[in-house]
Amino acid sequence: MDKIPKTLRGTARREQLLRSAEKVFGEKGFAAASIAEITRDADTALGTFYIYFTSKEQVFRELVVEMGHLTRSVMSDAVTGAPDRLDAERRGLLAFLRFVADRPSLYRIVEQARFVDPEAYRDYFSSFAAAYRDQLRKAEAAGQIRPGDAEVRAWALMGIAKNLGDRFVLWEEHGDLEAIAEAAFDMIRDGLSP
Amino acid sequence: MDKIPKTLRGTARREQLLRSAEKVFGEKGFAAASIAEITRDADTALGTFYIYFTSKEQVFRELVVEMGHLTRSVMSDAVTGAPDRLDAERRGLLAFLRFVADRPSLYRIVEQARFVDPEAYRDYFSSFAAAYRDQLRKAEAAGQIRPGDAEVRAWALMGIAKNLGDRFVLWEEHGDLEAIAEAAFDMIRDGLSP
DNA sequence: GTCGAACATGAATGAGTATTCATGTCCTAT
DNA sequence: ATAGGACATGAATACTCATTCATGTTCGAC
Repeated sequence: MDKIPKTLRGTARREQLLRSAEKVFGEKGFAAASIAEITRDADTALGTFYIYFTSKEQVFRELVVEMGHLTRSVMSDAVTGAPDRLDAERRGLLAFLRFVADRPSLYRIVEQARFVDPEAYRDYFSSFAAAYRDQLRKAEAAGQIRPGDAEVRAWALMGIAKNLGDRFVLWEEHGDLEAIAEAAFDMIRDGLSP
Repeated sequence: MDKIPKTLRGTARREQLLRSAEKVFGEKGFAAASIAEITRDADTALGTFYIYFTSKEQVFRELVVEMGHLTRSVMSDAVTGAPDRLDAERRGLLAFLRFVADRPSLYRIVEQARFVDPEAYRDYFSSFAAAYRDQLRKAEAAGQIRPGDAEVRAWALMGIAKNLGDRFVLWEEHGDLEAIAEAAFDMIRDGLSP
């Protein structure tokens, strides 16, 4: 994250470029996106990009990191105040689906990081998963959930949220997210067993 | 899927190129992979590629389609003979993790299709999900699982498998896949509720 | 009102590589 | 043994960008 601007004007330009990069990367994908299109969208000259960023990869990484902060913040807010872990799961799942609906570009950028910047991708999910796992362990100790492998469960639960986000938010006119979250939560809470 | 060879020699070359493409796309990703590298790996000349394929995109799509057939076949084999749906879930999950361990390249290719060839990506998962959903409905009718939204459940369960595959197979020296599948299955069967 | 640091510009540079094509070689049918 | 379709070759073509840079412009401090 170099090239920090030193004036208000600079700060605004940089932010403008970041938002355009989010938009273009989200729409076209990293490879098909061009710096020229990003600067065009930001109403600025090609060369200006390199005043604020060192490379195409760097803006991308910065967006992934930004997404990490944002996701953690959104999820943390959503879950705060839940009476117990099960309710936190319900709230968290719905909040995630709504977040994907709100910022589909940022969500698609994270998924591209798998190939564009594998380290950033791993960091994003690993740090999220570590916190998730700890929450599950605490809930288990408090008797709020059945004992079980918290690491595996954390990744399984993240997988549910990701895949529902793909299918019911990115691929479809947003249906009833509450109903979808509720249906998934029903399985998370009680399982498939009759 | 054009350019079908008319001789044994041609068929072998095409297959050879397909395997090299799988390898190179899997290792480097679609964008970073070059036709030159694919033909080099296949011990053949650059131009030979275009005898068997019309474009870089086309081989890629063909690999995604191949992966679709393979996955369905592997999962179908794994689940055949299961006494009930819950057992089918257990077997299917383990089989999927082992499949990812066996063919990590093909698995990574499918994930790239999300951006390289979105239609192929959707087809892959949608056709899989449709079959999955039908199985769940049948099991529900037979009283083998609790009633619930089969479409949402199918996508949630696929999400679990995908994400565990990422974390415990692609990102890590393969640990005990049986233990991981069992831990996840425990939650799928009985949920988190104490 | 002027000086300098910060910022802006877009044409030019340079590297990479998908695709084509003119020229062979192989192999089988006759 | 030879014609002709199938296959093989890799240099040449034709783009597409990422990145640089020489030349302005802005704006606040003094």
